Amino acid sequence: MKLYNTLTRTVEEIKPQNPGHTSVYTCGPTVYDYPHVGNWFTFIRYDLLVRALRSEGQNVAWVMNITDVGHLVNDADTGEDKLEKGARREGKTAWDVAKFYGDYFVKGLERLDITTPTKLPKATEHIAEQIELVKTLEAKGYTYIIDDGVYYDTGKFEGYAAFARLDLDEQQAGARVGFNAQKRNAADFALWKFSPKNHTRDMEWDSPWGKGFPGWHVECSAMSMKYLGETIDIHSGGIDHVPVHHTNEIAQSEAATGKRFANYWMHTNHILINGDKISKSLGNGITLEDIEQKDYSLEAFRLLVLQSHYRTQSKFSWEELDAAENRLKTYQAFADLRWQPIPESAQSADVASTDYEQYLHDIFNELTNDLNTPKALAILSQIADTHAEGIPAQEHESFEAFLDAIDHMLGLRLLQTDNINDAQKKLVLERQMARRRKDWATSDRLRDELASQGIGLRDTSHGPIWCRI
RNA sequence: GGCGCCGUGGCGGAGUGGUUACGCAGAGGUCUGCAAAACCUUGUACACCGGUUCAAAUCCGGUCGGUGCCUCCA
Repeated sequence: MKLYNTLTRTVEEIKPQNPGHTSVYTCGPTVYDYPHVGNWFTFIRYDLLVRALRSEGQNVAWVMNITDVGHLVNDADTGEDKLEKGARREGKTAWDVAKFYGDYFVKGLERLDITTPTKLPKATEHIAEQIELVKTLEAKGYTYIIDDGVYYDTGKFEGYAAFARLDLDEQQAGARVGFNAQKRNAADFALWKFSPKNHTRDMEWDSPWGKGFPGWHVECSAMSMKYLGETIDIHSGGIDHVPVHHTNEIAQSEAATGKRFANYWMHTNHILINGDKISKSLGNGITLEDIEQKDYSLEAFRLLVLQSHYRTQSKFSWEELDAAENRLKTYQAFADLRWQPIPESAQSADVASTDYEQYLHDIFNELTNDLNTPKALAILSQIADTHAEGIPAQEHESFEAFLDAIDHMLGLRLLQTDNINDAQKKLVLERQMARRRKDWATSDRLRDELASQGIGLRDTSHGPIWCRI
């Protein structure tokens, strides 16, 4: 598996610490609202990484956290956070909101056929581990306490700026929001935040430093170390996390353990809608429900994701989803050929045999080359194109094996569709007989009837082939 | 202000120092009883200006334009 590593800014061959076993940690969602298509883009892309690794025979331990602790909207805030804000909006507690959207997210993974992570740990269930980590950092002298919390002193961690290649002196600290002036360095971040004096938060816990809640960055370090050890093979996340969240994760983890936190860093780029980023204020946070309401399939959405590379700033539009849906139909028609193999008796003498293994190998090569999904799809389109006339009966088995492997690597659910029913098969046959006796009226009527059931027909030299329309 | 990324044919989107990416849409045609979401053909794409090179859309420099991050963010 070759992957672009943000740590070295080059494409590298992934070498897991324990050969045959790859540990992957992914920064999961903050569950305070419905995820939008941009969020799902990234989760599908992480899924592709895991699928590619497994296709290689790797035993993958994949941990994705669920951030269900509210975090401050800004540094100078006095206690209001996204979860509490969401709770107030919906007349619930932060706990209710986190539970609702957490469950919704997990269901979304299934709907999109995203591989179920080995573990989906919640931040609220790992408060003790987070406190332990802060205690370790405190014992090693990396922390200091100011009025609103326990902070990490980034000045004590050599090479803090290296990962994101930051120029700390030139960064405009708090360019868009104010920050606590007691901080020693602009980049210092909270490890533990104190609850406000005159306000009880929905979510707060006791700690050696006082009642409060963990800072956002601690959870990923604490949970990844708990489940995957002090050094993980691959850490993935959104590109926006590079300068802050991941930089801080590295600083606190490596300060605590003295070991490399992650060997490879994968970052997915964001998508644009009509040239804009997705944001609340623009109201362009399209959800899976919006997609389904417009009668697009979630498989088409997944295909749209696969059509661009994970490191480019891709675009989402209904027109392109439309195009993806059409392309998907071609693939589905291709997969449906498995229900209607051409019997040897009907084959012309010069049936070319297909080397499915070779195609599969080529697709696999593209996927394991920094997840080049657009190229993998180009190959899939190529093979689908050459089989419009059907699959010879003797290749039936290798054809199904091919589709199964494709489904495993890409998650397009090509094998999910059923055969047409017996009544429909009968209609196809009756139409064929009507055609033989040149009864065009009956033939056309039967074709229309099938069409009304969503079955299209096309006539080939060896008989009709049906497909879903 | 600092650190980045990008600019490919109607749209989307790979890739590469010299060979058709691919998909969707369009045009023409073939097959067909008529059809087809079937097949074939087709569009002379790489922002602009210089430079390097036998050869650059691909490397280097500059210009213009777009965009991301520096706050929680996928």
